[in-house]
Amino acid sequence: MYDYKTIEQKWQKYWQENETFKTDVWDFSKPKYYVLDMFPYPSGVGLHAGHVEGYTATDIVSRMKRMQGYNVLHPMGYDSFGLPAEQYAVQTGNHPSGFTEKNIKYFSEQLNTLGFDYDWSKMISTSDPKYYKWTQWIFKELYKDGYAKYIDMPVNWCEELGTVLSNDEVIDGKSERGGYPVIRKKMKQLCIDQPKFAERLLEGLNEIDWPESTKEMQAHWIGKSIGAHVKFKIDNHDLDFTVFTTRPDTLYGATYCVLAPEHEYVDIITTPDKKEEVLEYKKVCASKSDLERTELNKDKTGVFTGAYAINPVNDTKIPIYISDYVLASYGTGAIMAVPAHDERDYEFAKKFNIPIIQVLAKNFIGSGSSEVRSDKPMTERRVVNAIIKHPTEDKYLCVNNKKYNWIDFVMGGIEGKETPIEAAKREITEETGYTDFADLREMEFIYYDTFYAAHKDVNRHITCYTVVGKLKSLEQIAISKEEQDIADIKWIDKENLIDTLTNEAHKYSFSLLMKGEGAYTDDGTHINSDILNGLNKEEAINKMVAWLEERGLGSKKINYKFREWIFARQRYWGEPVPIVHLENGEDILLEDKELPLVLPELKDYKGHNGKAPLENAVEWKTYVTENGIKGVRETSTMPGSAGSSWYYLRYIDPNNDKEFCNQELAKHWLPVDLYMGGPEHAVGHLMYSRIWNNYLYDKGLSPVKEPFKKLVHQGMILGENGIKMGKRYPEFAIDPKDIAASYGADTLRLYEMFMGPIEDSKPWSSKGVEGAKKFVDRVWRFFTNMENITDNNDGSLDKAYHTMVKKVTNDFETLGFNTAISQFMVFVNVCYKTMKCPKVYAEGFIKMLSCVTPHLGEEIWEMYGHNNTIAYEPWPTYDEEKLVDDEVNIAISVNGKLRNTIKVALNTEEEVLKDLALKDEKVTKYLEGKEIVKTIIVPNKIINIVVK
RNA sequence: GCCUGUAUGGUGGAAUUGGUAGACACGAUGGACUCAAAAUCCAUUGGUAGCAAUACUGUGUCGGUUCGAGUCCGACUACAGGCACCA
Repeated sequence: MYDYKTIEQKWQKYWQENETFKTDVWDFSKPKYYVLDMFPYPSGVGLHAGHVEGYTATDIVSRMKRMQGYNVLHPMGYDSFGLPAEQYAVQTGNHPSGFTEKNIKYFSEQLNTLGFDYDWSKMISTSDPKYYKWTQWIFKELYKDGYAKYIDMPVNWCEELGTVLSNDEVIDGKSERGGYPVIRKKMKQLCIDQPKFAERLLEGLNEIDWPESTKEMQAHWIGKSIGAHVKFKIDNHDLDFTVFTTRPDTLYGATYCVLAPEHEYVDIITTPDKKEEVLEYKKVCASKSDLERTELNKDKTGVFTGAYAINPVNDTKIPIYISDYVLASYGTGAIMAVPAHDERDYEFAKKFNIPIIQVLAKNFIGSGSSEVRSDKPMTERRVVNAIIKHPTEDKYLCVNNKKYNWIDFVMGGIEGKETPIEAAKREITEETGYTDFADLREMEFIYYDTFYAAHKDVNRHITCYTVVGKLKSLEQIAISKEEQDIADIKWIDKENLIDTLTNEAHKYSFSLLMKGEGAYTDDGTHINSDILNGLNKEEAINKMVAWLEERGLGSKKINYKFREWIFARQRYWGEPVPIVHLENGEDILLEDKELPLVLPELKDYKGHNGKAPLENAVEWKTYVTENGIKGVRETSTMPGSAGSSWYYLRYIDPNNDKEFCNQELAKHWLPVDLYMGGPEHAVGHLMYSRIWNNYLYDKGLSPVKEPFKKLVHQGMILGENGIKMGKRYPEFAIDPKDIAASYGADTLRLYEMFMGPIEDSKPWSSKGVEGAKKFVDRVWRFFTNMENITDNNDGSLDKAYHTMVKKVTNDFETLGFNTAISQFMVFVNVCYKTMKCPKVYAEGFIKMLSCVTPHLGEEIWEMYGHNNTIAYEPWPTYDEEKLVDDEVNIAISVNGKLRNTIKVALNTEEEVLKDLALKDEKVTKYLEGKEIVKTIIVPNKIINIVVK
């Protein structure tokens, strides 16, 4: 039996003593491969199953690459600034570094227990002054170049935690930690100007091999939208305000404007009679957190200011409202509202009874019931169609055109000065004889269609109004013989209507009626828009922007959702910011030689009255320049993501005290070839890292535009029942150390890799672990029994072995570990069938398997008489010729149904195959009395006989 | 509401460009070994009917393309993750 405890310890000790996995970064003789795991926060809880999954995956890849002759860099370190250490310090009065170091030690022990091939000589820890010296240094560069600066801006302030929180630390308006309420407050903040990077970050997404969903999330987060600024004059004031809109082409439909409640003009323009109401509304908004604002999302609120703006395209006076659906922080904090074509504006306009002007009409041209005939003239027509409900049943009035077999709503032209409703009544009575109408009204939207009207022999371009209503009774008058001949009356069920109707436009009108009318936000043809009439969306936008620019009323403008990254926290356990605020109001940076600026020891690590804990460090805080000017240090510290934004560079050259990373080394080792980590960092860490790298690249300090070439997210490991194990930390809480102790590290690694695709979430199964253990034992029993291992090769395992080598090599490359392992199992099953295996094959198998189960691999390798580590042995190769049998199974199907399989020689000619198939007893049964229409033959695969 | 995924046996999951659905494993059942159990080895295992050969059926639902669809197209449903008044 495999004694994993002794053997695993033996090899862990061996690797450590022999520095087996130490990477000589200056060895450029071999191609490089840089595999990186997202480094963990060293919590006292230690590793969880999710860590093990990701780390094992990269471990396997790094081991394979090493065997394939690459110089592999596979480092590990710790993102060691964080709240648990801070809280420990607050509670105990001890410096957090001791606590952190203890946890790091515990974590590292756990990692070693699992047999990972980390080069511990490259270990870094973000809270180590030797490391954060360079975090501070990069920050200084950002500050010098104007990317980091102080600006006055609204922030998420948490009273209970006494700190400013970043957007991703706020969940549903509550603090991520503790769930305390968070309010918005304006404060002077140290920020990093992220929007300056927006365009490059978007472009960079095209050149990296990342999961689509993650790239999309980042693009969405950056939130680029192309639109225009439009200037609105305020009536009776010598003032104007600017709005941002993506749809300047709908300006003719702008029937009101909205300012954010916080907008600077609100107090100026509000008329005296509205003052009280406006003030009250502003107060309500200010006291609301973001959570409450979004909760009230369903219902639009707002107040009229009493003031009017002038629509620049037609000089119409339109009311100015304030409402919290307009955010002060996006765009200009003011919008023009086009209720006909924006859902929010529509909702608001309905509630406040503001006019809705349609300026875009859906265009069915080309989808009409018949084609347009190019040889016939085009005529314009206004028409109406009528959606009329049955008086008692859930059915709608349709007419069936006998000649063409169309079924449509009653439809007809609008004559002279008729309103659409009058026209509808007349048409219905003419065509059906019904006269007794109720609740007739016009639907809000008109549309266009074009078709060839056979009865008049012309093409028709129609502007179509829709009238809806019902019949009060089925009272009927006689209709003309002519009408009777044309069409029959049909009452169609609501459910079948869409399928029954012939006309696309009628279908659309009906579905609109069913789901409720609302803003029309698709493309269409401009109407009611003077200079834009007849144009489509794109043409109209261009024309309108040009028109505005000519008159100085607006311009093209690109906007981003992406905002400044607030780069300061009122916490102790983070990198001190190397800035001093001088008495004379000047802010200065520390000199390079003053770095690292180290965190001081404190008696009290708690911040008081919302102040930063470093305010307690009276002596440390005080600063006097060489010229004798007094000042105080910045007492905020950097946010958690500062140190992790560049750590992949430091691993390459972790002990360099002259620069953050030797440039020659960086050039050789970057980018990271494979980066593995959880999807929860999609827009946090992975965005910040790209920003810092982007900046360093511009400065010539990073050799690559994008730091992480290929990114893979490992999925979540769920509890046995498939349920997440708690909200905050959803990973299934197993202590890998326990599992490693009771089953062995190799088994745990094998199991987690066999569970399923690396990126999927999958439930833990203790039965599955047993299964993995069974396989490890099975391998041990067979391959350590020398009676099974032969010196000569009789070729009986050729196919099984070479297939395995090919499959496993490909699968490891593409991170398909579950299928690679099943291929190992297939090979072992074949070995058990023959009860012998040539030594060369056994060694090849063990080499590959050693990536997953390194201890087992090393031990068997040693038993085979080797006195070196298996880690640098050349990767097995396969022979394509050995993969194919000289016989293949061919499926014979009749009309696509499998009827028999036959065994024939490889590459048997098609004619021969056909003969065999047609003679086959099981097949002929299905051919009797049928005519063979066709025979499809795919060589070495399948024959399909089509019969009639 | 929007975006992105996913949907295959009792379970986790396999299936090149469309070409024999269910690899591999877990579980279950039976057998060998054992005084017995565990471990191990061997066999069977999608469903329905049948002693059986075999037949029919089967990849979330409905429809389409095709000689042939888990795979491609269209509509829908459910679940998971993300975003959420972004003008």
